[in-house]
Amino acid sequence: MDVQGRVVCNSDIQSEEEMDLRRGPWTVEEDLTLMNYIANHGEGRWNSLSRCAGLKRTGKSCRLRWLNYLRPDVRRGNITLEEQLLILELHSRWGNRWSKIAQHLPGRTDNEIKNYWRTRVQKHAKQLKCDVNSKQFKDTMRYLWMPRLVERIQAAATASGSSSATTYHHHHHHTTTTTNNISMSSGQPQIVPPPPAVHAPSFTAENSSTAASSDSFGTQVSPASDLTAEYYNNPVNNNQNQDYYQVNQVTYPDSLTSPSGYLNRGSDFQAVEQINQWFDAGDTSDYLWNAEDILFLQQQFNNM
DNA sequence: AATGCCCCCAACCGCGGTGGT
DNA sequence: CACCACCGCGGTTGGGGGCAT
Repeated sequence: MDVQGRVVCNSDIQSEEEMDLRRGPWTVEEDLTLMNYIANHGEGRWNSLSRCAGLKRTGKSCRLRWLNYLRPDVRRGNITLEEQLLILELHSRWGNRWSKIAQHLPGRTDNEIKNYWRTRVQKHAKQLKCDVNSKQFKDTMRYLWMPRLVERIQAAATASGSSSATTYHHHHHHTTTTTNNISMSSGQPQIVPPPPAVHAPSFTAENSSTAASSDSFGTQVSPASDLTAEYYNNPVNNNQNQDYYQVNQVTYPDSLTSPSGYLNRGSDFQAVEQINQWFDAGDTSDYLWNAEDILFLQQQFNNM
C-alpha cells in the first residue's frame, strides 16, 4: 500500500515498512542533507521530503529537526530577561500553550520555551516547595518575580544605556510573528551548507571565524515583525543557527539560578530574600531594552 | 581517578485536527 | 460520508555533560 497516488520520487522503491528508519540524535551529514534539500526545494510535505532527500527519517523527525534546530533564524539558549518576562507573563495568561507563547518570542520554538519553563520555572517552584499551579506560586511570580525582572531589565538598560547595543527602536505595530515563512523555495540564495567546520557538538571560539561569515550565506531572515527586527539588529541576537552558521555560546546566563542552600520554607520574607538572591546572583547576560522598551512591553501585555 | 547523581535539552510519542480523495 | 495521510501541539524521556563525592 505504499506506491499509491502520492508524490513519489524516482529512486523511491522501498516501502517505509521495510525501510529501517533512523531515530535518535541527528548526525552532521543528516543535518546537511536536510538543509541542502530544504534550501533547494523548500520545506513542507515532510514525509515525501524525507524520502526524496534520501533521509532515513520520518517526516515528523525531519520537520522537528528543521523547525527546532536547523532553521536559520532559530534562536537557542541565552534566554534574555525580556524573554523570561514575556514567558512568565504569557504563561500566566495562557497556561501551557507553548506554541502560542512562542509566536511572541521571535526565533524561539515552543520546545525551547517549554524546556525553559520546566527546567527553570518548575525547578524554583519545587525549591519553594509549592506547586507551579498553586496560587501561592503564581502570586510569587506575579508580585515578586516579574516585577523584579522588570527592575533588572530597567537597571540593565540604564546601566548600559549609552553603551552599544541599545541603538535600535521599535516602530511598533503589533508583534505577532506567525509562521515566519522562510520559504527557500523561490529560487532564493540557497543555504550553502556551511563548511563542515562543525565537528562535534562541542565548539570553540575558533569556529567564530566561520561565524563571522555567516551573513554571506545569504540566509536573510526577512523579519516578520518589528520585534524580530530588533533581535536581528542586535549583534548578540543575530545568531543564525549557532552550530552551522555561527557560534556564540556564552555560558547560560540563568539569572534565575538559585544558590545551592535554601531557606526553610514558608515565610514570605524569606521568599523575597531568596528571589532577590536569585536575581542578584551574577548575571552578565543582559543589556538591551531601555525604559521606553519596558513601557512598550507593558503596553503589549495590556493589548494581548 | 573513578563513580554516582542531577540537570538539561533534543527528540520522541500520542493525539486531535485538517484537508484531500 | 468514510478513510487516509499528514501536520502541529503538548507531554514525556533518555542520554550526555557537568558537578559532587
